[in-house]
Amino acid sequence: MSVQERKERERAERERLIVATARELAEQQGWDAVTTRRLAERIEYSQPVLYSHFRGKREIIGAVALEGAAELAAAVRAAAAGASGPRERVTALARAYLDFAARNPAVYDAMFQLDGGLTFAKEDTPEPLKDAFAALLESLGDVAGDGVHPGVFTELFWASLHGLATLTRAERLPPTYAEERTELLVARLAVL
Amino acid sequence: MSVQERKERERAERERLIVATARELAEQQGWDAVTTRRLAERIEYSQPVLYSHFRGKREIIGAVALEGAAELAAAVRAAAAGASGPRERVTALARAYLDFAARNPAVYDAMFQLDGGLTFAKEDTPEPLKDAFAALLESLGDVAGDGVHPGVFTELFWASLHGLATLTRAERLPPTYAEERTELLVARLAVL
DNA sequence: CTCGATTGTCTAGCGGTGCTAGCATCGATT
DNA sequence: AATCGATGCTAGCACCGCTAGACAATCGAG
Repeated sequence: MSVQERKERERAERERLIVATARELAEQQGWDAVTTRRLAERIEYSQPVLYSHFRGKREIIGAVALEGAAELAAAVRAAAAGASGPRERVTALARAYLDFAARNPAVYDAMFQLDGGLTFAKEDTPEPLKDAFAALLESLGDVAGDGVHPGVFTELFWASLHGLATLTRAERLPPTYAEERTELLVARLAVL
Repeated sequence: MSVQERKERERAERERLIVATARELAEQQGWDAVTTRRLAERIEYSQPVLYSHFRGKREIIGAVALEGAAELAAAVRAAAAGASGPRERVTALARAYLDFAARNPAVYDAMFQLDGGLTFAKEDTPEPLKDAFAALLESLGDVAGDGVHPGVFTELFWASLHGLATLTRAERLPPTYAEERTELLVARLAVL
């Protein structure tokens, strides 16, 4: 059955190629430029091949989103691990989150702005998404304060970061004082 | 010149009809369903008529966004005016903001998620947008705390509200504990 | 009142989108 | 070596935003 195994490997490899190419194209020229025709051309296959891997464009976006969620979780954990006290840890976490959003705008869009057909905060939520939230919870749960549910606190902190990330990138917030806003967020929300 | 005046009135009236119909259609079936063909059919004119009023679909979205900004400003001011102390005022403001976003999802999207070709936080920012931010600033400036720039504080508070609004509506945050998150936000961010 | 000009609206169509039916070719199996 | 199923292709559907050009209605001048 070695032939079949090789085929499966090649198929999996091509699937990774599709996702990587979609991501690359989105980061270079925005998601609007990611059409099935262009994507097919870049991977040097015809359009229908995409549909033998994914149900449609939505699912491709969803795949990029899952990839991003894993990276975001790793970035957040790495930042938190390299900090000394609670305050430094939360600050590092916030910066890492906002930095990820700024450096990977297309991936961040795939996760939170576009419809990738993913379900959140449910039982059937994909593992990487749950894990990304868990990464935030690990560091933020400790600074929720007395009598405050750690999960609820993390949700609020996350929402604030998300608001800053999206409004900044959409040029709804001026880049000036971006650092002040981050520090103020940490100082006020977290109980240190 | 009464004839010309009548024509101008009719033209302005039709422009309002276009914006109102786009908004209605978007709230009913989402912005994806707002195509130039469907919109034209609903106002009982042909597609090109739309282009004699707006440069394109973007501008129609922008018009809905401006309408929404004016309403949001009014809603925020009304809520703030009806509250007694500082704490009640900020709580009422937050609730009014989130309530507006929840009740007018399509309009909120037009303002902050979609590209309506509007510029923010610049000199040539349309008046309704500046005024909506001003409405927030009026109530939030007082609770920024010592040594904190009221504008920067308002930007942060706004971003947090925006994050809660978008993540909740996109079902990224569970509806449970929505009220707790709001109260926690007010209690922590505002200096009362 | 008639007639040309202007204004306004429509029909038809362009190039693009996501997606799919059906055919042809290639390659593993017998 | 012949067969036959898997695989990727060409071609095309219905829809999108947008626009050129034909046509009709209205206006102003003689």
